[in-house]
Amino acid sequence: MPGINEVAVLAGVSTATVSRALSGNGHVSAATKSRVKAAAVELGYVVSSNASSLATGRTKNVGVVIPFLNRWFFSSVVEGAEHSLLSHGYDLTLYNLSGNGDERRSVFEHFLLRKRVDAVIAISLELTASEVSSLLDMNKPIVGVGGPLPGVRTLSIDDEQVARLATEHLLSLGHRSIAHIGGNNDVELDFHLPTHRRVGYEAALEAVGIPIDPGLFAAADFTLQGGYRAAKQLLGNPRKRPTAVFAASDEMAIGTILAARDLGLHVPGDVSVIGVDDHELSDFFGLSTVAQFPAEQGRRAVEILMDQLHPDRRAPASNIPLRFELIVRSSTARPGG
Amino acid sequence: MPGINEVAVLAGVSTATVSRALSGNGHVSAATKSRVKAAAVELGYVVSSNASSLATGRTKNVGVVIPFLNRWFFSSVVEGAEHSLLSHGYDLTLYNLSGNGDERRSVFEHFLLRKRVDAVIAISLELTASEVSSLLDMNKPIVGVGGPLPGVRTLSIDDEQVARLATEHLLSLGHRSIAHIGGNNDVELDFHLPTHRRVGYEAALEAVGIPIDPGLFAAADFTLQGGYRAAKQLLGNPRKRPTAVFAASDEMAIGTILAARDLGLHVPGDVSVIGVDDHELSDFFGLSTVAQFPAEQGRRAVEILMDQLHPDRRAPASNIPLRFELIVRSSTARPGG
DNA sequence: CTGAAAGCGCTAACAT
DNA sequence: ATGTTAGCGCTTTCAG
Repeated sequence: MPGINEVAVLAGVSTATVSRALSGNGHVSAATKSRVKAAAVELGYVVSSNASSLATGRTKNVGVVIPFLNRWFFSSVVEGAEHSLLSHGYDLTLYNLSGNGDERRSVFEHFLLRKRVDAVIAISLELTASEVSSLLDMNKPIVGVGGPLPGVRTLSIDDEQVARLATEHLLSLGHRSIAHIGGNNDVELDFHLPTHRRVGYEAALEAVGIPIDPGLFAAADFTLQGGYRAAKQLLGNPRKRPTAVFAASDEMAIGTILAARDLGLHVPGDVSVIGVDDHELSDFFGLSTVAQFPAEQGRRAVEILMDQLHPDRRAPASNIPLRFELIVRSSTARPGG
Repeated sequence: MPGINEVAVLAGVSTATVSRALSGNGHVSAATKSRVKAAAVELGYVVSSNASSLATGRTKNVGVVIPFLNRWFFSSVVEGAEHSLLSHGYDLTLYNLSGNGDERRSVFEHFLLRKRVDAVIAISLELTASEVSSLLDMNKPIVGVGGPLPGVRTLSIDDEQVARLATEHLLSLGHRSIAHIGGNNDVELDFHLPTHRRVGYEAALEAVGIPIDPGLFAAADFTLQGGYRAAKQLLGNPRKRPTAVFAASDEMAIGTILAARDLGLHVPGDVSVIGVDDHELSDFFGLSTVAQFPAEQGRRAVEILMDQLHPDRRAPASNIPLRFELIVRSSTARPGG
């Protein structure tokens, strides 16, 4: 593994020039630059990121902290971030903070702070004030995805509006008895996302004068199984069966469709179902939903960090609110249709 | 951010001693060791991994290369590896090699080789001979998960045996007309996994004298949708409908269950279905399957690397073949039952 | 058991 | 435009 020295020798210049030619910092004549590059290629030279980091204080690496990896939303955000990071010449190191407090503290103290990363992306994770400030004190920008973090630039969809949109879709079809499957306390996650969605749902109903019926709410854990169980409950009672269900996640909505089927109900004939996410399975199940775009969210988070890390580069307009979009498939229709 | 110097001063020793006390290399009297540790804690000192790596040549970081992240198998392996790595004091940096050849080469040349990692875990990815040897040349151990890599220690279940086991389960229930949904060329992935499973399926049939009927094979892409479509095909023809289906992945098996349902067939009454994986949704669908344990595979991969990275440490018996296990749920039963 | 000092491989002033 | 020269913060001989 050749060092910067052999390159310098082969190109007949100093190591400083090699460094400049290869990094693009400082001026180097076109001629020498190409000579250096040729030499580097010939030798198969590649900089030692450690030496470089030590000298510059920058690591070209960002840390991503995340509570789970094997869920559609999280892994999609990470994928988006990874792609974008790669294209900026950055690496991504992953910290799975699912563990309890101990593991979590250890990650913060021994890993993130080891000067391994230039910045961190926190996905659906509520960092404590002290965690945030210790990072900020070290001059490491943070951006959150999926929920507000005190004192941190955060990307997240407007959950209340998303829920409103879904509910309004149902209302516009003529539904008046609309149930909601939301989150239980366990899933309140760190950001009260379930509450926001419930609030949006209720707001949409109230806006058209429909009273909130607590009997039309059920809590679940955002999974397909959970949604199935909750829907059985909601749809099983023929006396007060709603004509439509708004589930706070697509997985729960799919569970609802399956539950309806098992109850002998037809979707959307007997009951309309809408979710939130545009999960990879939603298209298959014909589920109407309000899509969000996690990979794009990951990408956007990276853009924001790059702007902070390289204040010189022209910041692309970066305050567009996060996109969401109603996707109507075959699980929603006029009641009694 | 205090450096090793301030710790040395506060503890009244030299930086060399601090280094030894904190890293555990070399002898330090118990007394000074604890004094140093106290000082380090008091100052909130944490080593600079870059400086340390530069000096030692070790990074305490392993690279994981992977073709996708948002699939159950991959993200589970990564989760398992991450946990294990963390407990060994290692970080994990993630490289998503889904892209085409260009992006892939760039990862290899500019990232992995940048001396960022001490080792690499390749998940279901066929590295080229030159990729492998360039890593090995730099003395970076590699371990593969999910398929054999030339010249590399690899972890993977015995796909042929897995398929045989699944098929034998069906046979033992009395099925004689057993269809198989395997992979198409796109999914041949890098490792001919679909072929191995098909071979195992055929071997099981032949062992009991059942001729292979090409009409009972269908190819799909390992997804739920793909399985659904293939199953519609296989089960839709009443003249030669099999009494059981062995799908090469749980997602396809679930698609098969849904297809059967839509065809008005009862599972397992009219058709038994078995898959491979024990996917997170399988339990919900009552799917019988041959489970594999991806998180454990990730963990095991890390153990193997640690053995190579720290040859001194007592290697835990490490040649247990990868575990798989038949899980019988409600999707399989005697034919006509 | 502990200290002094020489790097690890690069970058960034500072010169020229 | 290019070369010289100090470090970046730690580890590790080599002495003692």
